[in-house]
Amino acid sequence: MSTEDETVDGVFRALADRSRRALLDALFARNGQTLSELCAGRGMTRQAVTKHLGILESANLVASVKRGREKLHYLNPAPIHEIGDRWISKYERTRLDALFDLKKALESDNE
Amino acid sequence: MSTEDETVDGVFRALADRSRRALLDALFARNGQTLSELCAGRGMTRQAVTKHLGILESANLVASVKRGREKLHYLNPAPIHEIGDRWISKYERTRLDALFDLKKALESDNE
DNA sequence: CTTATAGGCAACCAAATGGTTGCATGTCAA
DNA sequence: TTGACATGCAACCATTTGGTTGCCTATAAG
Repeated sequence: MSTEDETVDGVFRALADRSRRALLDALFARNGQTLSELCAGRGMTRQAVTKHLGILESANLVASVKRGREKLHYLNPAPIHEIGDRWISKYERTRLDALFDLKKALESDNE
Repeated sequence: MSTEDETVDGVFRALADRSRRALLDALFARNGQTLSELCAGRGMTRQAVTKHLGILESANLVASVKRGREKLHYLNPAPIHEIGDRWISKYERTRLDALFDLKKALESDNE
């Protein structure tokens, strides 16, 4: 029955929030930003952003390094690709099959 | 600033739950199952499963057809691939770059 | 030394989420 | 027609979640 990987769940949960995806986008645009930088323009408090970054770090999507009094954040795209490779690609085979099944079901509906 | 697509958000949120991914897996294994069939073995009530399927339908990941007194469910893998193509692949470029940035940051940490 | 800046920690709160129970409805079968 | 089976609908509940405010610590700059 292969219980799903714990890691996968964490990543999906982390990606479920718009603000967190926006943070990843920000790091994608410019890697190594400080907390304050990542807070700029977002309509929420620094503490809220801290929490989001915490969740992203728990999911291993972001790594951070303290330098002096500031904390630099780095994007780790690996888990995203794991999702792509291990999870999404699994559904590749059914691309057309599923639609066919559905159409067939719709037809036999009026028997 | 390109506000993220509304669709993408719905899909990510739908995929954030283990039980819902399990339902997709079930339909992947055998397409066109009834509600009762999809309930079997899952440790929750039929109503809970109904809600999950509702969310999956809202995200367009599942389509359903009523046949007689039963409701058949069909997997729609298209939104999953949209995520893969439009969102995940975006992070493809940074595969190695990001790690490099991080290592560089770690080195310059002890200056 | 003093002060401004960057960030951490914890309590608290409203709303969303995942789940339940109870009951109503529609459809097939005897 | 009378059950039995498959599903729908709604109220309700506990927990999680996304966010806040308030305060405390540490480092850099004057």
